[in-house]
Amino acid sequence: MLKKLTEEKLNEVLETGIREFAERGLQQTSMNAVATQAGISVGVLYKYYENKDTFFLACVRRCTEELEQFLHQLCAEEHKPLQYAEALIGAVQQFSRQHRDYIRLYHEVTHTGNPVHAAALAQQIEGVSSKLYTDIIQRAQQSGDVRSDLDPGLFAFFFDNLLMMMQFSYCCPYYQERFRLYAGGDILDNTDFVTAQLLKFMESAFTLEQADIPHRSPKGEIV
Amino acid sequence: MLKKLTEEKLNEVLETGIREFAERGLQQTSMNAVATQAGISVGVLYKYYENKDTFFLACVRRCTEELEQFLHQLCAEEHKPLQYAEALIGAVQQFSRQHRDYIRLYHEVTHTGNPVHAAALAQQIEGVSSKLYTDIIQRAQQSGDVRSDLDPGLFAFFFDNLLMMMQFSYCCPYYQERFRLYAGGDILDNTDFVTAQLLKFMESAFTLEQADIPHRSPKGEIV
DNA sequence: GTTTCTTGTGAACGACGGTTCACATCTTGT
DNA sequence: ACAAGATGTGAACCGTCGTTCACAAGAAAC
Repeated sequence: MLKKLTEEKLNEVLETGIREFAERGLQQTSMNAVATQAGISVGVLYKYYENKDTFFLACVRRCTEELEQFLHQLCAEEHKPLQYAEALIGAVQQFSRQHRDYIRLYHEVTHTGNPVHAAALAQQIEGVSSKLYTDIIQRAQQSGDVRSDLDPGLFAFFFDNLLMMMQFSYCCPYYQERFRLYAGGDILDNTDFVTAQLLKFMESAFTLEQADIPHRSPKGEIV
Repeated sequence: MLKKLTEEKLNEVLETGIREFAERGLQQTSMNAVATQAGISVGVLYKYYENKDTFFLACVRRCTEELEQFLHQLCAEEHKPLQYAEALIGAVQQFSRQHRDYIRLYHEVTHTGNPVHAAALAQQIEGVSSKLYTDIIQRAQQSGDVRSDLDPGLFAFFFDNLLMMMQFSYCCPYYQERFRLYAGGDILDNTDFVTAQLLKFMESAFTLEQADIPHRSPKGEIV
């Protein structure tokens, strides 16, 4: 009955932590409960993690690693910006379905009252995607595929804002309810429709140079 | 020294609650601390509010009332959709500066782990704005001021998503840091820039019927 | 097989905080 | 002015964890 914790068991502990933190939040989650649910004792949990905060951060780290891997996989192939956008929207929907708890945990991290430092976490989590998006947009602007009268960083910011809210809307109870208020009761099952609409909403922001004054783009078409 | 609580005092209690809940979150906030800071005893706090949850909900209610008033004031005048958008962005910025804690409390409400029911709160808070935005967009679509190939509800949803994220970026530490990663500077020092960029981002979504095929709007201009 | 070291166990400690209640203080009616 | 009712006070109760530690159980060395 008494065995050294296998790597597998340690994974189970992390997954349990993620599930509990995602469900109840940092404060509400009990270390004793995590240990029991993972089938170990509290004591050994504290042998592996200094305290609750450290354990929480380890859970977050695990989630961001998975997320980054997912993102890099997706961005390996070169695309036109609108294809990127479409791929990203689809990927976000898929990730939301597969890893609901990761998204919930992510939302938990944004929480103001958390003792853990917001700044460091923001860098850890958003650092990769912010650079990635900004670069893609910058390159697309230089090649003329994207309107160039918007700051690439802010453009990427708005873009990611829409993706973030979509994730939350699929995974967090409050945002799900809010989503329903705007779009009707069965919207959560209607992923294709949402994708199409969001893509339309975005594509205009990508390609329009100025809304009220028609003019010629660097390539010569009327836009 | 012992007086019946005046209306003024009760207001102070609510404001203290809002401040504490916004700063620390529902769980982290101590009723004893609220009472002390507001200059009353815990006992009497429990005479006015059944328990912590009830008090929390009262604080939230106070915030939504103020928000709704602000919103109605703004929407009293008829505008073209883009003017609405501009007015709303400005209003959101102003509100964020004046009532940082309200926004933080709002963010706290979206928290998954809260015992209070998400669905009811979402309806209370988002009900007004969702209907308002959707109606405005629907009317603008009928009058030809807004592209009609997007579902009004979803359009309003995306629109509000951008506004929400802007509020959070102004008021919540994590989102402030995230903004810095994207934009390279503090959001509070760049309000005009953010407004201009967000407006550009939105205005194209408003007026463009199809991104890749230039055509004539009902009014005759090339868009 | 015995000793020693490593690792896991879980009862218990201590701090914290939601909630209560016996009491103090003020107000009102007479 | 006094009694009865209403209202405010805050120390204390009690349950809930985060965390520790004396001990137990396996592994390794000899």
